[in-house]
Amino acid sequence: MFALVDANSFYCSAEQVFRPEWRGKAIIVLSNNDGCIVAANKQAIALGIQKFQPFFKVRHLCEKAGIIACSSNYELYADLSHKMMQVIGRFAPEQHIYSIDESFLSFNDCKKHIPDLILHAQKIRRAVWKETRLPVCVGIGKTLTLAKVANHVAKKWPGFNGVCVLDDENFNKTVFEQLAPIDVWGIGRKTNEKLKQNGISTVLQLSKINPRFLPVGFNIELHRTIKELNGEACKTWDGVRADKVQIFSTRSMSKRITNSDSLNQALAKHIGIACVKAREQQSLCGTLMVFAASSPFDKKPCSYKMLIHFNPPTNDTSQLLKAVSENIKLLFKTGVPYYKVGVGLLNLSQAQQHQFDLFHPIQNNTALMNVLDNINQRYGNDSTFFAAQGVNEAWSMRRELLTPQYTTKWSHIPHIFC
DNA sequence: TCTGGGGTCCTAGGACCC
DNA sequence: TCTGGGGTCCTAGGACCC
Repeated sequence: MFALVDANSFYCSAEQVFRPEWRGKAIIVLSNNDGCIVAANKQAIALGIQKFQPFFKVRHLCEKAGIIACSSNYELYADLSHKMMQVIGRFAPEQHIYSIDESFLSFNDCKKHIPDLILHAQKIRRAVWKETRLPVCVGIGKTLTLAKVANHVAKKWPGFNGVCVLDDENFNKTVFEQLAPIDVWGIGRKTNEKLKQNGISTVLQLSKINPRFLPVGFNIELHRTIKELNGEACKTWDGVRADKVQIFSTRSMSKRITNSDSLNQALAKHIGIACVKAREQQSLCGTLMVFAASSPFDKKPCSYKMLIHFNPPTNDTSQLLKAVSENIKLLFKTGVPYYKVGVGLLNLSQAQQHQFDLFHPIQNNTALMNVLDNINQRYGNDSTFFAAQGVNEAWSMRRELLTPQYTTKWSHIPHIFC
């Protein structure tokens, strides 16, 4: 059996941890540059807030209805997430952290020690609340997809007290009858519409399709999802946890970039971020994609990109930085107000399985990269960085409604007056 | 006055080769 | 002159997730 433990509107709940007076109030959290709403708790949703709409369009409503709006406080969320995951991890022999607020647990061969999974799940909820003040829900099922569905029910349906187990055929049927395919992990708006056109509007109907006779136009993923709904594990632990095949780092700008030096600096920052991710999973980059674009909402939107190939492949930040600065002229056009820039590491290969080339020796400075990564891990991101990314990030993101970094910055630690 | 997220994977179709 | 198969690689865009 698998469990999915998921925090309730995590970013909003994280904002409430150090502001108990905000508990029970409507809260939203905004994306980079305070652009879109990326999290809304149930009180905010009840007041008409929709996720992923631009903030400026509902700012007026928020002010009128007293909805608390916060900029993304990633430092706080990352730290609270780490603490939460540590607590959750104590409750199973295996844990896989799926996203900042979700983690899967595996209870295989645990029946002797955990006879009652509902009771166990309640213990998880209580421990997480007690130790982190974050509310979580737990869904349990035979497959990862069933655990996800169960979590959805635990969160949205009343009467479950935050825990739902899907392990009984009749009960599964009752739940499936009341859910739409879009409520299932891996099925989005488009697939849901297509299924509807084929007369499938409930999860029960979906689960009864013979995957071999799936109508044309549906992919292998849906095939797997149907099997998973019937208790046949297709999405393996390793598959969900597999190394990334592409790594991206992109951002939109608070202030448009209009000169080539700033563009180079912004790209250098993204190269640094992406390379750290590549080194974490011990991948080498064979192709670097660099892009810079104006806003798609501009009158004349434009976008430029270039591909740089590396032979031998590399994850050495300095090599990628050099390649970008040598080619920046190909990307920069005078007069274009660049709004979104970024890099993608493509064609990744495993460093351990690298095929060496007699005529192209590897020039990675692995020792230097290790030192950089270790320092930044210990003392925080950007404690050391390449000069290419500059020190004056005029283009960096806007966070006008930022709350303090209560747990990661000495000067922001809450004061208690006795 | 202006403002619209970020990341990953999959797939259809084009280009090219023999 | 026109038509024909099968394979690989690449890429833009679609779809999905949080």
